[in-house]
Amino acid sequence: MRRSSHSLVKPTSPYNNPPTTSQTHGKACLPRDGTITRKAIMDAAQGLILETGFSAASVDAVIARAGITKGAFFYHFKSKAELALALVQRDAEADTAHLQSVLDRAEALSRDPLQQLLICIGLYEEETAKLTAPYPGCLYASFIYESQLFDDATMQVVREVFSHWTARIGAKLEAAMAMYPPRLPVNVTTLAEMSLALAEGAFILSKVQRDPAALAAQWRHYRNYLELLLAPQLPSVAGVKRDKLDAPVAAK
Amino acid sequence: MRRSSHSLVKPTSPYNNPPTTSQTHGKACLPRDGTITRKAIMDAAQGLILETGFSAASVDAVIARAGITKGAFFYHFKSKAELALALVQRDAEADTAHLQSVLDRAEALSRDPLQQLLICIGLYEEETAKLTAPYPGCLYASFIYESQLFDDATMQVVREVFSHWTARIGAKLEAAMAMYPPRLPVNVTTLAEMSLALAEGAFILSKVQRDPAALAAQWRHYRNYLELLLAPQLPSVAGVKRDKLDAPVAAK
DNA sequence: TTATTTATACCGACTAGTCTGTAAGTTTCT
DNA sequence: AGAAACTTACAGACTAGTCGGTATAAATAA
Repeated sequence: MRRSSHSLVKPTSPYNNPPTTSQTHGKACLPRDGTITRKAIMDAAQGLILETGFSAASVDAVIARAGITKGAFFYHFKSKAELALALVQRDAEADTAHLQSVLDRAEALSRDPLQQLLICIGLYEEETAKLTAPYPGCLYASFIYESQLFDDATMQVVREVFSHWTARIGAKLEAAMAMYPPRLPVNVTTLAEMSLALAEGAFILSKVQRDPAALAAQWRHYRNYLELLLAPQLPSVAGVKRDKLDAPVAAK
Repeated sequence: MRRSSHSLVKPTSPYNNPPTTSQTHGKACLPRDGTITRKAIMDAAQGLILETGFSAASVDAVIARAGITKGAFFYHFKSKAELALALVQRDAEADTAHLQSVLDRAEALSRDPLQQLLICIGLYEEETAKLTAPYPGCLYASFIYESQLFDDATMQVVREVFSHWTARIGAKLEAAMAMYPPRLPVNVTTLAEMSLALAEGAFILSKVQRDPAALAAQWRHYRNYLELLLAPQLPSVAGVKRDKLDAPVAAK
């Protein structure tokens, strides 16, 4: 028996372990790194799931696409359900971090909460405009339409991403509306949720039309709506074109 | 262990399934009517598909819910794929007819194309506000997220419903915009598609939140947007309430 | 230096059960 | 009698998951 660190379960794996794999002792010998295989499995699975749904994305199909074997799959995930959870967690973390960075950028670009919001939406519009090839999709939506297949923990992750998104956007909206009274009475929560609904709906449109352009177009409409609803002086009337990303900033 | 006709467990009499059973007794006993079974199969399948997706809605599960047997299933549908096509066609016909009737009503209520559009949306808002029990869903969206499982003919039906919807709404929008120049430059097609995107997105929200209220809320926002964009005189500014059809919802 | 141990990472055949679809027979109405 | 509307039983493919075994590399011992 080992003496130090009488670890029962986690003998501190030698050669992989994520934290900083950058540490190269002379030779980048790519030590047997399970994280590569793990990521290959997750990427293959995510792609398949968005094409066929979770049920039809069989373990056999996943390992074929990932170019590994069944043993490797079940070494990394003790069940297919665990893969589902890992996938949705990975997306949730990425999306949450991404929203944070977009909000940070928007806050650096303007001090006005309405402008921050509009910039934020503009940034999403910009990014989605670049999307191309494989008509994108949203794992959350895919899971939601097969929700009975997943355990509570998995669906809870989805619910949390959604409510976190709504809360962040809602808070900004709240600040903007405190400064610029809306021209129509609106519910802040559903107005924040509208961004989610449009994004999800646009994913569906883009899949039907095999054209990711719908995403940017719907973000643009959301931005229009917020501007018409809140901007202190409306953009110039019909025909005159507005320029991107900055709207009339009236001094209160 | 073969048992003859007097099975006790699941005789599940044929042509049973009294959905509403107008037919009661005496003479008019609908002669073995396959359409009842056929509908039972389709209803059971649709419900299951919205809960678990098409793949996981196995024939065994469908027949169990419908209360019939496997032979009956394959008597009515020569394959599971044919069931998928039949389902999506049924929904497409129903939705197209429903849109037609809503447009008819709206056109009877106003001669102004903008008002017709707003009424139309208001009617959808009204109807969805009543929804309750099983968090609704859209078969098209479900299929789209498993699209690789279906043949072209099936997905083509979905594409056609979508483009038909967009065309009908788009035409009304076109007429409204010819009369009332929009306050911001917008693309008519994507503006029409926005109604679809919002509806699909709201279905997803309602499933996540287990609350169908999202549907009506998003229709309302769509109506707001069109009004702000096109209405010749904006509804009174902030604070003053607008009439009819709504209770001004308190924030949050 | 070299040999041994140990843990990770992976392989692929195998199992028990589920899947869609078929075949052949039974019941019920005309 | 004949057709429509079923039923039960079964076939073969595919499913998630298991299990014994192997390759590699680091840690340790010689």
